[in-house]
Amino acid sequence: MYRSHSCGELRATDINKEITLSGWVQKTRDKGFMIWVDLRDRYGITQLIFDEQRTPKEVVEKAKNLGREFVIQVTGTVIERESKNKNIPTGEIEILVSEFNILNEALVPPFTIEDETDGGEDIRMKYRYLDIRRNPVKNSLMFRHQVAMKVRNYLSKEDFVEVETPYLIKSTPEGARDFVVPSRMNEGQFYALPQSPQTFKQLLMVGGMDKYFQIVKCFRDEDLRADRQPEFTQIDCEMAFVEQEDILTIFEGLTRHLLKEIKNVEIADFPRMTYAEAMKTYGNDKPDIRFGMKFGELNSVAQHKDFKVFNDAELVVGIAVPGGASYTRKEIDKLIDWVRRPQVGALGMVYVKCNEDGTFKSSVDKFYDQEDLANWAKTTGANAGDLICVLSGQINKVRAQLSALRMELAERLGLRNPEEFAPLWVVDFPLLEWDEDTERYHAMHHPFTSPKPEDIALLDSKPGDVRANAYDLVLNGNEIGGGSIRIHDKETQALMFDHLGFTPEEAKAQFGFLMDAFQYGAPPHGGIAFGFDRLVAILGGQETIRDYIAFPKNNSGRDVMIDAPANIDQEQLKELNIKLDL
RNA sequence: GGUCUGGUAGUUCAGUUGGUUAGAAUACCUGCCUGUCACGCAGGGGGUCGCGGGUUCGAGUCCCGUCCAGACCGCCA
Repeated sequence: MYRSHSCGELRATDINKEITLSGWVQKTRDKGFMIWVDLRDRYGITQLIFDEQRTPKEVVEKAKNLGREFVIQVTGTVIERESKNKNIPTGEIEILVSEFNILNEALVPPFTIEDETDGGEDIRMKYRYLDIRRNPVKNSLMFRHQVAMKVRNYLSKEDFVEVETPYLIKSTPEGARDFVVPSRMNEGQFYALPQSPQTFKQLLMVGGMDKYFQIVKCFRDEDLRADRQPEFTQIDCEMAFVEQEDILTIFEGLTRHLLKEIKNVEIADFPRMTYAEAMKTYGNDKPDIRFGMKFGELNSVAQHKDFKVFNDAELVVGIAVPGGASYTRKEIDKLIDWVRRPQVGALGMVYVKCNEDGTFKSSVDKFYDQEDLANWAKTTGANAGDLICVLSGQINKVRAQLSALRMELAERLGLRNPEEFAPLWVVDFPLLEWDEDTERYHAMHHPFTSPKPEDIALLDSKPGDVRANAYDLVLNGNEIGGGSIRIHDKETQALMFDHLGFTPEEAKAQFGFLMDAFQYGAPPHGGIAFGFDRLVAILGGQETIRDYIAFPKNNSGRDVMIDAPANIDQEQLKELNIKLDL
């Protein structure tokens, strides 16, 4: 028996018990006359004591050679501490060791195994197994487990069935780049790893599975971000015989359940906003509504003077920055530099200081009088003491730019409190999106999303105006879930493929299996998928999802611990009939 | 594909205008220490300044290239 107790459970009530513990040496404090060792496992830390008077001499000698992270097994008696440590749960007791085994020695770790480690990101990822011994990482992984359990319990109680779908599937040109896997048995052919189990969950609906979910890995071969990994986890869900309202109700319920159970936050009905409204008010389809700074469109009150920049702009739009009137000239110049960075891309920024005495001071006083500026203040909701920041230009670009500025300022002003939660539904997404590069429309959500029946007539005349039965769940400025009511008949699906530029032959080759299935009694259905890593990170109050993934990839998609991806043998290549052309 | 930031001791970082032997903290090693728990005290070892080239009497410092890491834009149905 390696242990009778864990390192986190012994208390004063256990005094005088003979126990056995196993764990890692967190730290030794050798005072000469006495040696203390902090023994750590997943459950906590228990202090061991080796004493000149009470411990056999050879045991004390052996203890002097213990190094950090040695794995040991100790046997001894639980005794009361002479000086207690109120900071840890086991702080009232210690173990008077009678004998111990070194189960495994350890090299000196490259960084300290402490909550506040001295190791940087790079070295911690290379030795991730040591990083996982640290409380912050260990607790994040346990937190993730808790969230997953609550999701499973909730959905199971709602009669959802977790069904596994294949990882080796077929590559499709739509959407993200696929990771591909060569097939040895089928010469020259490749599987693709799924970007999502989309078509399979729809086929499960045709199969009568009714309510399906899966906590499942998905794969996308695109560039990474702090909140994007090449392999990531979704809570993938689909239901049959439902309308949009049914989906929103049940998954609002799931989200509310998680917020209540995990953060003890109670939220009444989630607000809903159309895509058009979100873009107009926040310049963004995933608005952070924990704070205001709503967009005020200024075309009608700013295009009547001789200011050419505004007069030529498709959209003139501003936000009111609380307390911003006190910014110095230098601070405002830095803000202007910020919006002019290539990442944001604005050409410039007009500002108006709303002075406490009710007057206005702007960078365009030459063109606009106090009455004009008062109108701007009214439109943007600016109060005395605020700063109005105004951008102008092409509508999509300027909205994106001002949205970036809004988020940046909110961050600086501390308005993005990670312990505050503001979910909302964004609905009525456009069905199609114009792609400049390929000069065609592509599906904004995916090609299986159903158009709103009343908009189908617009498909030929104004494809960009067709709205979809598609919705996103947004939490604190992050898209945590997205879904749609699907197409469930062959004709509509064929029409959709046609508008996406597929020939009937291409559509048949790639998605024939789905359209075939639709001919055998496909029920109306729809669903949603949550980004599980991101959801867990937000609930945990962190920006980066890497903290919640046991073995994440780095910025370039590499696993620096196992050093993947890597070259493969000539033999393997030959077996797969692959010649490299590098 | 692009923009920006960084790369100096095991680790995290400092290093001025280009100028003597490249520093600090922490980790590590040795010794001391009668209740430590971020223990304390004394001492010690530890560096191809990412790599390659250039400018210069002289480069950690300036220039060019390159590699690596991170954040962001494009991309992510």
